[in-house]
Amino acid sequence: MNTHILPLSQDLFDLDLTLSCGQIFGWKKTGDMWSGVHKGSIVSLIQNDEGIVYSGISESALFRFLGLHDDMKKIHSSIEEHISAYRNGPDNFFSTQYELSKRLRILRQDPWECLVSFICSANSNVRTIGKRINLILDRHGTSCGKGKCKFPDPCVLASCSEQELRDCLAGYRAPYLIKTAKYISTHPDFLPSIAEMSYLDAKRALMVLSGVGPKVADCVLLFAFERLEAVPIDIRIRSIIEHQYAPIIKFQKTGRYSYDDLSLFCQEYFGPYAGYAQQFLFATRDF
DNA sequence: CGCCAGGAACCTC
DNA sequence: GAGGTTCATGGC
Repeated sequence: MNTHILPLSQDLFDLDLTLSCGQIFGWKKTGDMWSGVHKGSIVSLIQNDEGIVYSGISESALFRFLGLHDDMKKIHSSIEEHISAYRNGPDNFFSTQYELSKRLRILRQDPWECLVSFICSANSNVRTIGKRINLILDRHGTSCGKGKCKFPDPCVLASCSEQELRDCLAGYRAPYLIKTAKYISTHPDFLPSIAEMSYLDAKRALMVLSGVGPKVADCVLLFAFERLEAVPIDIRIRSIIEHQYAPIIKFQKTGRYSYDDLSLFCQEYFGPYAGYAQQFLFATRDF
């Protein structure tokens, strides 16, 4: 396999962090090499001092997949400006977290695989989700050779039995997966049409799917549809907001903050790249 | 053992 | 609509 190199400073990008921070689950690291399947071909990635050594993918496709076209200087200054305008002062907490995770990028994943991944994410941790997705991949994907599989198409999952998916550790999420797979396989235009919608319309549309609530919809919009304004609120982000930002939240709450309260707060507080800000906060932990 | 995890469906009121 | 309950499972 031909290998190429994409020159890139390690100061600007962290492949390990990007692939292990809970955005994507089907990639594996052996030694210093990451491998996965992208658009049906086996891709290998190694980051070293020179940049990214890659094979199985074109430079332009790699650029897009890794989000390397994102202007991080612009994104960071936009986030800082919105923070500063909202609170009329610096946010030392965010700045500290940002320094730890600023070299991650938001991936541009396959929407179907991303959708399945986050339906599987409900009420479990990143490591368990990875196991689950890799079982689905290995048992129901189509072989690409070298022991690697392409993620199963919607029609393949649609024809799985509930027990087969439970055997992949899907648990009570198994029927959600089958219902959604049936819908997507019989409505092939559904996911492509999401890309054409406004953020709110797209979120509403995704939430029609079984197993997809506001959190899963936001993850899919952020990680697969490059809606960088989407802010998934998981238990960790909720905790951060309630501890760090509750005193400055400008709108009134009744009782506990709702999902939309917190997601909307982040969009106001961090601005149009709030999804990136959210991921910088989320990624500063051990996975 | 008990508690938690990138939640959503379902039921009550 | 808001609030509680249930749903599996691995990891610690």
